Amino acid sequence: MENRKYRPREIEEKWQKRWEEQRTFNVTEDPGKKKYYLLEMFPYPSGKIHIGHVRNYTIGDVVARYKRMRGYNVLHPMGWDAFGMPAENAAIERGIHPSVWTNENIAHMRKQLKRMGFSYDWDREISTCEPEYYRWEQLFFLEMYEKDLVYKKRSAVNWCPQCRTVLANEQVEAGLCWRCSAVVEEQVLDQWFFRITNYVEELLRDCDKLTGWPERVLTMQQNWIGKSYGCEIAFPREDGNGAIRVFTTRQDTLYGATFMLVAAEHPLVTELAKGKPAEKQIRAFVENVRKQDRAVRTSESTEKEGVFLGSYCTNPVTGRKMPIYAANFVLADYGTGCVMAVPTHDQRDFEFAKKYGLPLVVVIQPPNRPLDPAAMTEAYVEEGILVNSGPFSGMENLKALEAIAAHLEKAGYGKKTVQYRLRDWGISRQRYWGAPIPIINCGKCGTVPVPEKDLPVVLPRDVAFTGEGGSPLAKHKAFVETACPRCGSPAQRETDTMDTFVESSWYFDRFCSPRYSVKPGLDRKKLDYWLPVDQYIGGIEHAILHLLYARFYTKALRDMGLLGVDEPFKNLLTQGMVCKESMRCTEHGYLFPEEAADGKCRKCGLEIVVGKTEKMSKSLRNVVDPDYLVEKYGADTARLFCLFAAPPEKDLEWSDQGIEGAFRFLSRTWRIVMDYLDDIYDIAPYRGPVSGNGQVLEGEIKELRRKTHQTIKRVTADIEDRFHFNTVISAVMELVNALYQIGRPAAGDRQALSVIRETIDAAVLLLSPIVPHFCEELWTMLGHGQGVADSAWPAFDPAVASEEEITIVVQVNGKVRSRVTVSAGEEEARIKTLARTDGKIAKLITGKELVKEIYVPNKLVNIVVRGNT
RNA sequence: GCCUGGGUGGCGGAAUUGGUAGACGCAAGGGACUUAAAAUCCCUCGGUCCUUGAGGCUGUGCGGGUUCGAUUCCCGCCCCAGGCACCA
Repeated sequence: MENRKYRPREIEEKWQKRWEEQRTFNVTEDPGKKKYYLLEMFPYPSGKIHIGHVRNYTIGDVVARYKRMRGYNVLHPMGWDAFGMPAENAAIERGIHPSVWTNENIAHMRKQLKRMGFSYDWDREISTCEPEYYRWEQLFFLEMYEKDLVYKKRSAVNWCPQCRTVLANEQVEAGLCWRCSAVVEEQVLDQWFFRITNYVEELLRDCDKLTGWPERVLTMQQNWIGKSYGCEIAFPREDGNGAIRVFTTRQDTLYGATFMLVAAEHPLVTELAKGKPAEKQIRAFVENVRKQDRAVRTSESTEKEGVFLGSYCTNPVTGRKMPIYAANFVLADYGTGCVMAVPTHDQRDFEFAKKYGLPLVVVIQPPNRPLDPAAMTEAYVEEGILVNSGPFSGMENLKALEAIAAHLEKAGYGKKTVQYRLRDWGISRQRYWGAPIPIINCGKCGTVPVPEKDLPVVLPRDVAFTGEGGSPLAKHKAFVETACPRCGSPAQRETDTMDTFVESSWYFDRFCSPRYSVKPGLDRKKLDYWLPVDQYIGGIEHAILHLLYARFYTKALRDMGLLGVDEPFKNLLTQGMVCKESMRCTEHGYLFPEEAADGKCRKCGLEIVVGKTEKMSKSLRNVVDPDYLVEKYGADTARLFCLFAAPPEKDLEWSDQGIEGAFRFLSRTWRIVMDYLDDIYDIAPYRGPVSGNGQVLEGEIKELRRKTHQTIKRVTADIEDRFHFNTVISAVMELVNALYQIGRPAAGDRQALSVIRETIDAAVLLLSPIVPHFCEELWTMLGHGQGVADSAWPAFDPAVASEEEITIVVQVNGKVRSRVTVSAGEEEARIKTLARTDGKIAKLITGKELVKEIYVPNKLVNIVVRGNT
């Protein structure tokens, strides 16, 4: 009996070794089998995996193993999103080379993932920081350059004047540099952009094809793209130098436009300010606004500020002379960067007009009370009837939208247009640890692409990391100095590297042919077999950027003929964040949970400031390393617990309360199997007649069999329809509890034992995607020759699963007052009679007027009565 | 601020299409076993009131509404989380 104890460590090592040796999860294309490509978002190798990863990858592994048991040829790969800022920060702070740091992290995390028993095809492992990977990305870049899908334009970055370096948004804390606390400035640089806007209509339209995506993600993407219909209207400048063009969706309010607003950083501002007495003041204002955060600038609560530019333009329909102002709340990169201000019907314009004493003209009247501009305390933004609007007065404002647009077009003052909120994707990073952009800048020839034969442009290793003075690459002479491929004269290499979102926009393609080393790095035949990804699983945090970029990139690669799908991810499961409060010591900054004890910092003993609860991330250090769970309880318990805690899409505030319960359940299951093992080893699962007169099972054995089939049904549906593994686990827990509750049959009662055998086999199979090592071991002990991973998913018999008796709830005036038990299939009339004559119900309804009776089949009867109680 | 979600016992959660609120588990309390402890097994467990019952009332963030019936649908508010284009 001693060798029959549940020893997770031993079992897990044994099965992990066996899966690896037998290459259980390595796959190749097999045209004879249905394929299933299951992908979890690959991790950034930050150092250690945390509970968020465990949750994500366990969810994926359960689905992968489940689909395998269902007979699919499952591709389930894993790799590393290996470029990124933290590696460079480590180099700056600790003098470790980013590649060393990254590869050490990968080695450690790979070991951790292997210890979790995930069913990956490790032969396909890729790491995006290797030239074998990014060389293809550089090739795609050249192709995109060729097709004008990539271009250069001036664009602003965060600049720390003290460190003389570019900062990521994350490195700016309340407007200050995170390293030196200097006030962060804005600097304009020439940067590379992908023309994602070329695909904007397709990206929007294809949302309809993504029926396997959560509605909320599609809504977020659509809102992000932000298509709006409106008009572009020209307001002639008083100085005769052409016109100011604005985009508006509210052309119905055009007759109420009394002044013009221009984004502070708009080139027009400098142009108009030139030579004016207020030029200095205007410059100062612009400088000030540049420093304001974009979110702050556009927030409703921010004080509206502006400065008069000393010039005027004309409202094309009213002829009114409109003063031109630069304003803080107008954005340069949306629409035309200029806005016609209608203070009576736009709240921001209203506040601005009040502050600077600008005129108000009401053009929309509400139905009930006429508006008096002098008495207005806020803008009227609802619908109404047009007034003061020339030929359009008297029209409903929504109807006037179309009429005014048509009028403007006819009169030549403007045209109907469509605007998008989506901007082109800036991919330039002034950093070392990323894929080099394969471009050479020549003094004579300008921008010259690196010839294909010279790819990859490999990141040089020997660079110095100081965190100061901009990109380390720019200071690397041997890298920068080169010859122009076109004219041969001395030229400089581009030193910007690509945004790491570029790597994650095609890694799922590379997984299909991870070692393919000839152009274009993607083996079309293999891609055609595996793509699209059937199920993609990852955090909701990626709902917009990563997923939108990957969709765009897929379409771009498709148009290069490299792959044959329009959309990369057929089905998407967005898991909720695993959150935890962050902890901060005034001396040592953010602390890892293990660096804190009793609210004090372990290093210095200072009181800890507990921050808000946020998603686990390395930068906040609010991460929980799963090692201690695996160490103490084993990977199976850790997997079980992560899934049992909540359904996948829900956010989870981490607590390991309950981990004991998960372990207890496995031990309990193990024990009951051991208890029956000798008695059922030679007995086949029950296969007797299913129902009707042939039904020979009685009492609790019959009930157990019903419960078994009900459990298979429920578990299958919960996995198949909604990935709710928490309810899967409770269902199996109930089945195991049922097994404990029945009286132990005699050793010779082969019929009863065969039912128990069926129950135990089913429980093991149902749990096997969740706790695979545990189930493999039990499956072997139960005498099955084939591994559980290669076994078929169990089927249920609906006849066995169906209940013979059902409980009908009886309500009086909507309140539950009694219950009656009837046999399944009992007639409605009989059930209603039973309900009315039920003792408790009869007491409540006698002497009262029966208003109506509602019957919901198999569920309830609601008797509605009127009268005194 | 804007966009997107969420809020149910002491805790994690269940209730899948408007139809029994609280499955399953944790914690807690009680009991059995034991010399003892651990482990295990069994029972109780939203709140409240009384007449302690097959009892009444109440209860799914807050306030309203629709309905025979609302955790579920609608309106308003509060709080929490994700994203906001250089964290990934």
